[in-house]
Amino acid sequence: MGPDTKPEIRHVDLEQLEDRFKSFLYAKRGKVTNERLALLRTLYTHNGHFSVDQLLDLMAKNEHSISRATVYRTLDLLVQCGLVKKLAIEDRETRYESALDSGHHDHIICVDCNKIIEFFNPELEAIQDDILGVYNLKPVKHIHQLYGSCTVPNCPEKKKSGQT
Amino acid sequence: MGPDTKPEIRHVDLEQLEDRFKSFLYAKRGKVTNERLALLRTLYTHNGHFSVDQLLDLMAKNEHSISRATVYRTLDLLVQCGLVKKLAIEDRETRYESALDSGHHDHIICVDCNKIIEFFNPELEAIQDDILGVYNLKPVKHIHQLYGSCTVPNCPEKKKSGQT
DNA sequence: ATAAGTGCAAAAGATTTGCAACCTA
DNA sequence: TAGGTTGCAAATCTTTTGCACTTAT
Repeated sequence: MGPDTKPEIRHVDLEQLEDRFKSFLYAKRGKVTNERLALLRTLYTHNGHFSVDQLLDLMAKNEHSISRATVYRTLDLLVQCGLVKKLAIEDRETRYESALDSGHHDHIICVDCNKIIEFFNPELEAIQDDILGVYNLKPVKHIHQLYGSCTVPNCPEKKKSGQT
Repeated sequence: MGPDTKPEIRHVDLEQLEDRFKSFLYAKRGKVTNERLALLRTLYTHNGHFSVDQLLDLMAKNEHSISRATVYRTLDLLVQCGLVKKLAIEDRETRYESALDSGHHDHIICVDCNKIIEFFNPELEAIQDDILGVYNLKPVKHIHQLYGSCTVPNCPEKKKSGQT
């Protein structure tokens, strides 16, 4: 695809996302700053599950210097307005991922290679809500991670770490 | 059983548990120390999901002084040998609970009162294993927490914290 | 102009680690 | 006795916060 015909899907998405973020900020009398937009863009123009360090690296590489404190503060905002999801993965730094791209899903972590796989199962979702109902609770969210060990003999990925 | 007729269920359990821990330690050439046994007992003679601070308090109250570092080191051992389960609850200190008492279960956290409720659903368990199978992974463990908001009007527990 | 946001460095909170003294096997 | 274990304090690591300065509105 040349400079002419290339479909810039990401571009369109990004504008919508930014608008959503801006509306959120407007509603709470917050300000639209370069730092905030840059972090949103970074999260949505890369695929993966990022630690704060990884985000800082990514942004530094793209000439968007931003302080660690601002990353933390902005991630909070993005989580609040539903654009970013926070993953509490046991014994690892907290990871963050874009929340609108792929819809709701949970994660599988391979204990051999640390790979993170996303999954979604409607049955599972339904049962969870049912269980909450039994205790008179309204679903707010859930954390669900499956840890598995690779059954592929001599998996080439073994013991690599820091994956997506 | 007690000296005569009173059934001292806890007592019997504890001995078995200690034996299990001792075997584990023996196998890895570890030593059976008072601190280690005291922590095991503390976890099994109280019901709940404890933070390290809570464990230190409990032990101090029962004249079992033990250092924080040893608590951490011993918890690792207990988790390794399957006697204790580590709960990574989002945005709260890590909690630990006895692992053999009530069998496998996961947790519901009420976002209003912070209460922790245990649940178990065989269907849910089965589906999780199926999902892992799809990716050629053998189940190792899972983390599953449902966050719910209380639908009881004026729930008396509202906003209390630090619950079991 | 003014309230909000930013970076920096310090603070806080949880967990780990180095080391000398101290036990268990 | 020898090697593992303990407690303490120092070190790490992640995240939060106070503050003077800067910027969006």
